[in-house]
Amino acid sequence: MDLRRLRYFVAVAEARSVGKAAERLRMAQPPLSVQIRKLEAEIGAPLFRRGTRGMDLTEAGQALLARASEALALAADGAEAARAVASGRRGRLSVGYMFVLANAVLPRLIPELRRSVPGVDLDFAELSASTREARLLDRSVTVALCMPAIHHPEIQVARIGAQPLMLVMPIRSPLARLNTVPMARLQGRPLIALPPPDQDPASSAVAALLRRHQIVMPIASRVETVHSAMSLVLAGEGLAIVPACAKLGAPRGIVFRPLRDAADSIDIAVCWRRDSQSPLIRTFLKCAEKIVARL
Amino acid sequence: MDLRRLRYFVAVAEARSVGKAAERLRMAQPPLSVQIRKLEAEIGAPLFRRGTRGMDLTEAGQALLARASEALALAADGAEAARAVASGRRGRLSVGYMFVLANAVLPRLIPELRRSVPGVDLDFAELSASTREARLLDRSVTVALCMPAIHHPEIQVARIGAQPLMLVMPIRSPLARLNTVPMARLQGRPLIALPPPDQDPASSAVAALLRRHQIVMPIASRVETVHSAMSLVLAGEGLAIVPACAKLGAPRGIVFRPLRDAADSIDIAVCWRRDSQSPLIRTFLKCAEKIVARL
DNA sequence: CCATTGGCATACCGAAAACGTATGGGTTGG
DNA sequence: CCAACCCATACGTTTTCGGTATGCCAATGG
Repeated sequence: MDLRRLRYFVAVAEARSVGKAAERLRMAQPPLSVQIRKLEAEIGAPLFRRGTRGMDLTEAGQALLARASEALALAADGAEAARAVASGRRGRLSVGYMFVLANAVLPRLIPELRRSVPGVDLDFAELSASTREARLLDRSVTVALCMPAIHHPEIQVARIGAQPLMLVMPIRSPLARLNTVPMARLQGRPLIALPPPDQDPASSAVAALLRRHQIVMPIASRVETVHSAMSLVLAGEGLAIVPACAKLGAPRGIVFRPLRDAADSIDIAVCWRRDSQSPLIRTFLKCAEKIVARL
Repeated sequence: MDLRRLRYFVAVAEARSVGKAAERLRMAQPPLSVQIRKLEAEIGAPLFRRGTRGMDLTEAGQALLARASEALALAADGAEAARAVASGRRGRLSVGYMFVLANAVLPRLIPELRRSVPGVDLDFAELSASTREARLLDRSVTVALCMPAIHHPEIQVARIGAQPLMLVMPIRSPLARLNTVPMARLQGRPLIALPPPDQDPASSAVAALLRRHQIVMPIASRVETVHSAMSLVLAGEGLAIVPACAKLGAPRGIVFRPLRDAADSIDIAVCWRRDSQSPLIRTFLKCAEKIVARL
């Protein structure tokens, strides 16, 4: 069963004539006649009644016509859908994000995205620091909005911004009276730590900052998210050093202070599998850059 | 866009491997690989991600897969539907009948038909004597249960029975006291006439009967149906000569009497266009023969 | 580190299918 | 009775398809 034959069949059925249909199909009449007869042989029944003034569908032909034109439309639609997905006009984009960025970025990013790619199914998923690589690698998210960036040979990273590190403490803390906190004042105080990227404690921006200033802060707890860290800080478990944008989601009773002599920051990055060639990734990147630039 | 290519595409997508799919399709791997690449060229986008352990659909490929398998199913279903219609397992049969036969035949014929061809859409339409040929010729009915038969070069006729002619009169008529009525008693009485077949007044069985016995009955009225005739008879407008089976639909106050020395009858026939090759016609014929034989 | 294996891609050739041109046959209408 | 119209058939040419042989690449294992 060949789709061309069905196309020919539909043309002849609509034109009610082999000659007219051949003209419309830009081909000669005899081969079209042959194809129709071959189709009839394949089906095993006459599809047309041959009259002296053209041809007319039999009942069997009518039964075929309905499904044949549907099948043709479906095949054409399938090709068009594949092209649309390949070009980024349609499809699905699964966006992963880390919760630190949710409050600062998502409320403006999501509407912007929907406006940019109206035909695309968008899908958002929070990523935990410990599973974000895996989610990208197994394609359960197509693109991830990360902070800090991921380092992995299969993953492509585009840095789109950065946030300065700030000290986070309860409002009752004596340090809260300072406008900026000197690094030396952190010496020996308990720290609520976040998971370092790359499973390597030394790779964290906070660790680097402390190391450079030769400050030692004992780790009171390790938590998964900046928000958990802030909760523990509020509970008096210690201090935390987090990106400035976390302020938007901070609970009452928490204050943010810049660290004197510390211009350190954490990158905001868009990350995706190197072999994901979806054009939606570029679109996402542009939107994210635009929104993050305004922070 | 070729249906074979889509079939190949679906096979490869399901097997997630060109080699495995080729095996299942009973062909060599290289030509299949070529066909897949041709399909990708036709679409203008990669449909598979080639890995070292086989192939995997891209998003564009997934978009195509859904519609491609639907299109394949539809094409197969179309062929099957056409075969089913051609063989009489499915389809539509539009049955025309003349009202004289409705009461005697339809109540038993319709259930019998539905049992014989359960997949077929049946459709019944009353035919008037004056338009029955036209309804067959323009195919608005496929087959007609007629009385009397139609004569037309394009129409095939199968005689399946006959009904004797009987005299119809009001119960109060003096003739009603006779068990059989001699032909001579009809001389000069007004007749409620029915339309002759073939638009020719001489072609009617009643006309032939009267002519043979040299009886003249003035025509009081011409009506379309036997039932109209019986109504007029009841109203005292005249007598009518009708087939015996009309008795089943006769109004109260009407009596039927055989005519002495007159074995004349009217044929019951199944009629259809010579060029209608639907096998349902044969089935219908068998059912109708069986039911009419029991009259 | 090299050999082997598994999988897809490419090249080439023979076979099958489709298309075009030429032509025949049947019916309609003047 | 001839011309016009339409579908069917025949035949040669061209395109396309499938099979075999082979190459390339990556992963695996000794």
